[in-house]
Amino acid sequence: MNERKIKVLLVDDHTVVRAGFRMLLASQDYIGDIVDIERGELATQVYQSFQPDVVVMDLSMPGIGGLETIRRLCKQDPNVLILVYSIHDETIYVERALNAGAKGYVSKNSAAEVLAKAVADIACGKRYIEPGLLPEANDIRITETKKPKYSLNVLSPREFDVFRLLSKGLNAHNVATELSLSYKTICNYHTQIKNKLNANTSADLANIAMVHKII
Amino acid sequence: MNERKIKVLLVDDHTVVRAGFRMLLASQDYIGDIVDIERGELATQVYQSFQPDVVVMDLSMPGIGGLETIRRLCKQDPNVLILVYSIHDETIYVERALNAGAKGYVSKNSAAEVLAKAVADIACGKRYIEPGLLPEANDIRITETKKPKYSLNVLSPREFDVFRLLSKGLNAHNVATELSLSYKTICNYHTQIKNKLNANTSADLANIAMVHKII
DNA sequence: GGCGGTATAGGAAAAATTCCTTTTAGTGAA
DNA sequence: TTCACTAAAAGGAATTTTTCCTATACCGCC
Repeated sequence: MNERKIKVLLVDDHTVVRAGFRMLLASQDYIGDIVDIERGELATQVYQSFQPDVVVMDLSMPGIGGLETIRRLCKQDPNVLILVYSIHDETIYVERALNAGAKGYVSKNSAAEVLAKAVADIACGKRYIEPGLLPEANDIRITETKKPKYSLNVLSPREFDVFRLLSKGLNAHNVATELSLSYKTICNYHTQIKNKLNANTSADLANIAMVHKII
Repeated sequence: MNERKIKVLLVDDHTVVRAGFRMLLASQDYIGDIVDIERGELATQVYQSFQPDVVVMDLSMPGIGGLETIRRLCKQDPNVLILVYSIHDETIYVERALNAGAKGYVSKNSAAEVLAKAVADIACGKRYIEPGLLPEANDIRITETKKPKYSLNVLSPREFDVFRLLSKGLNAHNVATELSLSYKTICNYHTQIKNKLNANTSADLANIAMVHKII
């Protein structure tokens, strides 16, 4: 009867988080063996030998990190079921994780039942994305296509120029001067760029630029 | 015999982390009752009624956040013993936390024994700062190598809280909600922070935060 | 030769920010 | 112990920025 219980592989560098997940999962009767490791580098190997039903993993880890770990596992087994857990509940991370091949995403402050349910859902092939973390429109698009939607490619060349300067900390006036354009034009670009990148503030843009190593 | 066991109050918004800490601590025979809460706002009240020997708490929490929680607890009981643990193991946080009144600091990836030992040390009046995170050591290293262009020390504790959230990409409204303050207050802090840090835009703030490894 | 995307920008309305002021508390020093 | 000073919090009014909608021009293209 252990056969039908869900085998879970936990990947997280934080001792406390591993212990916590173990505790929360172990209390569910449909959860079977749990193995935990602290580095993404070990994931493919352990996945091979342990053959878990679900992989629960953190995104922010030292070394190759969560996203790269997801990619490697997907390459090894395209049907791998990965549930991402992260302290970063920003949209940008959800999308990146899903684009990399994860099947679900729960945030840090999810209740115990939510976490357990997410694992169960993922295990039986469903997706589980923490409600409120992803605009529905994006959700559908991601589910249907595998093309990365969250990318700076959505920006036109000119938009990218403006994006770069705004991220660097220039305000609309400075950018206008710099590019010899009207202030209004920059304002409009600014709005459009934020929309395209799902950003709310200029600080978001700077953070996105950083993630993409633009600055 | 329960009398001499250490009573612990856990403050963390992550369900998983609370469970993890509970598990790790419960396995030590010198640990007695554990109460956990998920918001700093509740800390003073629960501290009053539960009267723990040690408070173990996260720094990055929604609402008033860790630093403000420390301040409030210290105000309530100047002898409160607080152990801070955080995923942010940067110097700036250690300093802020200790200045606010914490007695110890461990990072989240500490081994189980380290966490337990830290709690024990704090409980008997000692300090416990994760080796390598000591302010002095880092100060020297920073001075010797390249030091950040702007010092965040010009920010008051509260300004720092606001700075962190703004840098993360929250807008004034979100920050206000997060810290339970008026929108106007945040706007005013925002302006003042930009002045103090010589920043023109929110993107600048994000970049400064980046240099200081706050985000 | 019309169609879609890109680049550019104006106007009006809405939102965010600034600047100034006030209140309350805490702290340190004379 | 009073005084000065700073931090924290926030309102009001003026100002600036941003948004949203609209419009024109150009370019490539099937």
